[in-house]
Amino acid sequence: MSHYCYKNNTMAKTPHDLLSRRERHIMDILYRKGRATAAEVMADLSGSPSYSTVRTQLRVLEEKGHVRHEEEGLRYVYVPATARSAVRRSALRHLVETFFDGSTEKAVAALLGDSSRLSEAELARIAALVEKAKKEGGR
Amino acid sequence: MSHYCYKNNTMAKTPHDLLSRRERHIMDILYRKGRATAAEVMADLSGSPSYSTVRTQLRVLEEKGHVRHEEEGLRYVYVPATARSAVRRSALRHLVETFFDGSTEKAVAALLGDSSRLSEAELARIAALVEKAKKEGGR
DNA sequence: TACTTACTACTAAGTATTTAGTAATGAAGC
DNA sequence: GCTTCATTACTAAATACTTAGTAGTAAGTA
Repeated sequence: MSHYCYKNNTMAKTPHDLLSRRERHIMDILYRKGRATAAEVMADLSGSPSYSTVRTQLRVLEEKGHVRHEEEGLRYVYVPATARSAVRRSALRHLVETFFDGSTEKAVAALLGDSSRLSEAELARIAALVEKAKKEGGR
Repeated sequence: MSHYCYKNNTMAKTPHDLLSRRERHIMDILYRKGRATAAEVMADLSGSPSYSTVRTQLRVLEEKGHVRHEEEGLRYVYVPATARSAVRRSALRHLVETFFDGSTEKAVAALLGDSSRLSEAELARIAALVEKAKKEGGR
């Protein structure tokens, strides 16, 4: 099993790997929404934490450098400190390594497999992307 | 932003969501390897934890029901309690919601985008899958 | 049998996370 | 100016996570 190419103890450390459970949930919410106030984050968290709990956590995340805030009128709007595109890339990579034996093909297959999620138009655009990738010459 | 379809506080709870940081790392290792001894898990963990630390954590994970062990000769081999395919599905789903605005198409595009990772043969097989999905009639 | 090796279980303490209370601030309306 | 509302910051305690020591067991070997 496992033909992924990392050696022991050298798994790339993404910010996500360093987060505690709650912190991860909060970051996920911020990445989904793009930006959010403490109240919005609170609304999306499970377990009905108190407002002050959420605020504390956002402050801690800011101290650790994972989040920054912008003042908007009277209140703070929180934004992830790391670009979504970067985190997304490493998350995808991690998923492929962990659950698809490092095979991008298997991951694509899994996404296509649930084809009820894809419209004809989407499938057509995907087909075009595959063609493009072929022309650019794969590996 | 965010056209994902979950309501507040109803995000599907996958086992993965309930795990602490270390526990998650350990589960990832087990999903990558399929099965592993304490020593193997230890070798793959960052931060050089002691053997006894890793054993304790595997025992805790077992108590919580995330892992089970098989006795193989004298020692234990640990295996995830939840089928890889199930965890994989929800992980993929979560990733699409969090980083691709709920769009499977965008996720596929990101995977194809890094086409240096895909061989011609793989691209050909993916093209065939797209055709198949089209025939089965998308959404 | 006594010694070594390779494991396991139990236990306790250190550290980090998570929680939420209380107080402070500033704007808006009366 | 005083009260209310919506915010924020600070603080302390409870809980959970993480660590690793010590001791026990069984197999193999001299």
